[in-house]
Amino acid sequence: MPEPRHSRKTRQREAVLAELRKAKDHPTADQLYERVRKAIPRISLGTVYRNLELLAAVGAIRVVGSPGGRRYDGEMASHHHVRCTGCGRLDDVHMDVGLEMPRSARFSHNYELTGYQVEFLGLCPACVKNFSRPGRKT
Amino acid sequence: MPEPRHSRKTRQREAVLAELRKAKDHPTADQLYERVRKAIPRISLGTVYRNLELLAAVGAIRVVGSPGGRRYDGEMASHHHVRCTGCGRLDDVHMDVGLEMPRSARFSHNYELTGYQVEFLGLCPACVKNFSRPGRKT
DNA sequence: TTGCTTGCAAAGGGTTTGCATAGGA
DNA sequence: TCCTATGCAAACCCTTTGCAAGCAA
Repeated sequence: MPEPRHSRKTRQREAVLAELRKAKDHPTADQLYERVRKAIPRISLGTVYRNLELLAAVGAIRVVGSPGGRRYDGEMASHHHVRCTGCGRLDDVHMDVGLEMPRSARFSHNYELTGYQVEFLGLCPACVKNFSRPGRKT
Repeated sequence: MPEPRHSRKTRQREAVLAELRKAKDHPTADQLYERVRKAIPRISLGTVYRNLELLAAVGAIRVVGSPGGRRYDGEMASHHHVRCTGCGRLDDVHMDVGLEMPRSARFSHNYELTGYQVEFLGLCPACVKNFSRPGRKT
């Protein structure tokens, strides 16, 4: 696969990005596909995947790996996440956690650090309620 | 699938847990399978998966969801991770980041928070070296 | 016109499941 | 003995790819 030297502006690519930008949740590729399909019925799942990969590669969107499938995040402003350990629900946390980057080689493993992301863990309101029978992990 | 009421102690389960506890990396199910196979050649991949799921459910191990596959972590002491955005390499960061939990409902989305985990991002030494041609994302 | 993109469909790879048998309590 | 756990293989996702046609630049 020869790496493309220039990427083009296509309806499909713009639709995928637009849909992700306005999404309030963190959709999977398939969920995004269903949404984009309302505007471009003949778009294919493969195209959605290819565009998500490209958009992530150029840093236009974020990928959130989670057990149960990859999710995408269209909000680029620095923010963190809360994940429900009961049902897998994921929400944004807009808060300045004012965390300092590790500077010593011992802590950073000699990585060239560029940023960080905090994932808070807990139970969402729904799972707190059903605490005795929490939803299935996703 | 009737939820088992009591879990039993089996060679396979203990071997999976032991192997993961002594692992210094964050193996995938398949990598763990290969390692456990040295002790129990006839163990099946399915058994490894089932035990990993059970062990995670009872909180004996941690699951690290990442683009490119699920990984498992046998170290339960609180720690964080550094992920290379170039090649996907994952390392531990043992450091007290002294982060305070969000208390306001606005930030916590009414979650009952139990903990948090920081993921530092950056380039590992190898990818820094090949900066012009970073390895493939995993 | 060039060569990146798309649709479609098949291929891939990781994870889950059904079932008969083995084995822990 | 009772019920959970295992081995094996098939079934199931989700994601990636090959290819011919479509379409930005």
